[in-house]
Amino acid sequence: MAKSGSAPTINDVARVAGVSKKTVSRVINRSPLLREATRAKVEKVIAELGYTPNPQARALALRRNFLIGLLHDNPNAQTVLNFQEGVLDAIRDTEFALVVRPVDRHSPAMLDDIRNFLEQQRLYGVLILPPISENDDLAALCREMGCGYVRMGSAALDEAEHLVQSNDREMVEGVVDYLVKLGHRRIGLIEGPSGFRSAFERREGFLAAMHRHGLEVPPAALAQGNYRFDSGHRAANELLSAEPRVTAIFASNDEMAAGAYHAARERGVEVPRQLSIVGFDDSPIAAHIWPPMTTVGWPIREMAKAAALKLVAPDSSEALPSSFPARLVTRNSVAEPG
Amino acid sequence: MAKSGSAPTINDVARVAGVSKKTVSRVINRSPLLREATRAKVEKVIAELGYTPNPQARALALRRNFLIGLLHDNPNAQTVLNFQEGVLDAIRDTEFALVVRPVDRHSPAMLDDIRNFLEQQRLYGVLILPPISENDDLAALCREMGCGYVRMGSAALDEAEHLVQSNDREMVEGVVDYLVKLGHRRIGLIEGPSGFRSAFERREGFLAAMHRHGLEVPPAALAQGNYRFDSGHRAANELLSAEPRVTAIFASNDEMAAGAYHAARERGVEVPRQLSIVGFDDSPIAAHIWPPMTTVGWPIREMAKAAALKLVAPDSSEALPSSFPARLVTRNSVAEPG
DNA sequence: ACGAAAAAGGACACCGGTGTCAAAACGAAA
DNA sequence: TTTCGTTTTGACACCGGTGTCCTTTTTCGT
Repeated sequence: MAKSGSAPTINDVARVAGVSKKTVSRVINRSPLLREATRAKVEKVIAELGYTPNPQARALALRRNFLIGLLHDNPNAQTVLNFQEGVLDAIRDTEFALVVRPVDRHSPAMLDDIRNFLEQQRLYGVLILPPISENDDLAALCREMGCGYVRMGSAALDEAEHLVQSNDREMVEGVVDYLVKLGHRRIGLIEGPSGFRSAFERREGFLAAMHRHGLEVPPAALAQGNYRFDSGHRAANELLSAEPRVTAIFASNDEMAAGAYHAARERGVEVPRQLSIVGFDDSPIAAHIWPPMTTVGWPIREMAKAAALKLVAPDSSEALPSSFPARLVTRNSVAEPG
Repeated sequence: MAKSGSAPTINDVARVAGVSKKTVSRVINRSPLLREATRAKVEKVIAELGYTPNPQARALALRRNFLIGLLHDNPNAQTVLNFQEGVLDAIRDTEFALVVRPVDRHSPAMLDDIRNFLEQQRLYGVLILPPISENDDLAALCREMGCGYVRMGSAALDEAEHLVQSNDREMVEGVVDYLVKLGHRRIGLIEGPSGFRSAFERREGFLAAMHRHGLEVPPAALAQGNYRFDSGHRAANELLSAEPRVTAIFASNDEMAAGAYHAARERGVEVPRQLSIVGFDDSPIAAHIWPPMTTVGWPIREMAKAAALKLVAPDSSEALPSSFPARLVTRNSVAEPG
């Protein structure tokens, strides 16, 4: 019997079953070199005692643990949470657990902070969410410390082994095609912050598509934002001040698109009758704002699952895609121009 | 020197410093029975080698680890994420890490699922977010398994040791006072789902305040929701169909309040001129919807920090409050009636 | 300078698993 | 039945820390 008061150990199981602890270890690890009768006997005892292996002892002996880290600095809470759920989809019913670590992109000590974290916790590997996933120094740090990692991104940031990506650029082109087909010719872009790969991709997709349609993009049709609500508000004000006025605005994320809604409302410009607005991310606000916003959604949960599998079971995950398609979520913020 | 290729261990430090590993252990643990010279010598070697103690080995020897779990099933992503940040505020620069575990409140296997999780991971303790924090069976499970826990709640769900609470009820009374002072007499309530303590508290606060002001609450002024956007939309439609029409609606959370906005808009009822709306939670949508919503915010991040400290450092946290005040966030969705 | 008490440091077992390698059990062939 | 080659199983060291308890060193009074 186990000493009462604490959980049974492998020794307890071995003693009760009348075998060595190594044999119990073999049962736990599904070793094939075990007689069926022995396995059954040990499993019975395990069930009776309610034995669960101690993960810390296992981690020590195996010299690796079963903790996956999530490094993020994402302005969009829903995205982060969906990602967490996706990771859990992958690791539920395994011995892995998910450790989160929000970081501060603006802190100069960020990298040191993460280095300490990795050194202290000795994680199995980390998943890195955009925008911080675009930081190559961070990836280098993981490599240097021998910590597995997978980056989420909107472009080919790294080798396939370390990357799960969405095809933002193509999707933005699709949005422009859609707007042009409806008759829009003067389309404004609210860009994301410079230095962000996702912002760059979205901008390039936009410009490429406009060019393909033979449409001008005057400087006044480009406004800078930083992915936050207020910046979208400000940027939209700039866009709407220029004449001739744009008939549609594509914002590089939903928060900024929501800011654009406010700017339009303040100016008495009606959405979508006088101004079409398209966002990016399909965050909750897109569905809750009035009128419900047409936006681009990407399958974050599936991507998260793929990323987690890539980290913990690289073999089986080769079958999974590394690049995921975004899709247009059509709601009511787009109409034919005025 | 450490064998190259893997991190230095306590043995490496001991050998280089010319002391026993126990002495190194004492240095790490800030034992007071060390000569200053010895401590300095060892610390120098630790720094040179870049030694960090292996957390798994430590956990094994100490028979407890440094992982805090976060159990949540919260419809509001921003709340969950703020909570995570608050916990990180408390444990950053400690050896603790935060393990997240979203659960499915509607799954019949939820408790078994959590039991497995706790058994497998042997966490130091868990933090439980509402609404699942209201589940007494879950708290009982933690007790039974000898797992520390702290519940977040809007009422006295548990002993002070296991609880960090906000005073929703009083705050709702404050909202009603505010609306009444502005001249509102017919105020509708969109309730949260029955069975939720937070919903109950908010409802009771509402009824108490209305009663105190001598105001009627006819059945038609009470509508049932489930904390989700759609239910708020539906409930507001019910409220707005009854005559004489309510001049203000208090929704038990922001999502439902946003749903009420949509219902009002569809009916051509202008917010706030013809209808005042107040939400609860101060989630991002409240700031982003038009017109910006007056709502009740609670200091989730501070509460999270307090909860984490209560778990990992119960002594020092006695000084921290266990009950936190919510506050009214005044924006533009409230006006005088008519 | 000496002895006793107090302080500092070390030896060794232990936490609960896994890897290695040798011993035991088994089964088929002689 | 014995022998030999496979399977199965076990003994023991080890992963990298900490607790216990004993030895050595230091400090201090006389």
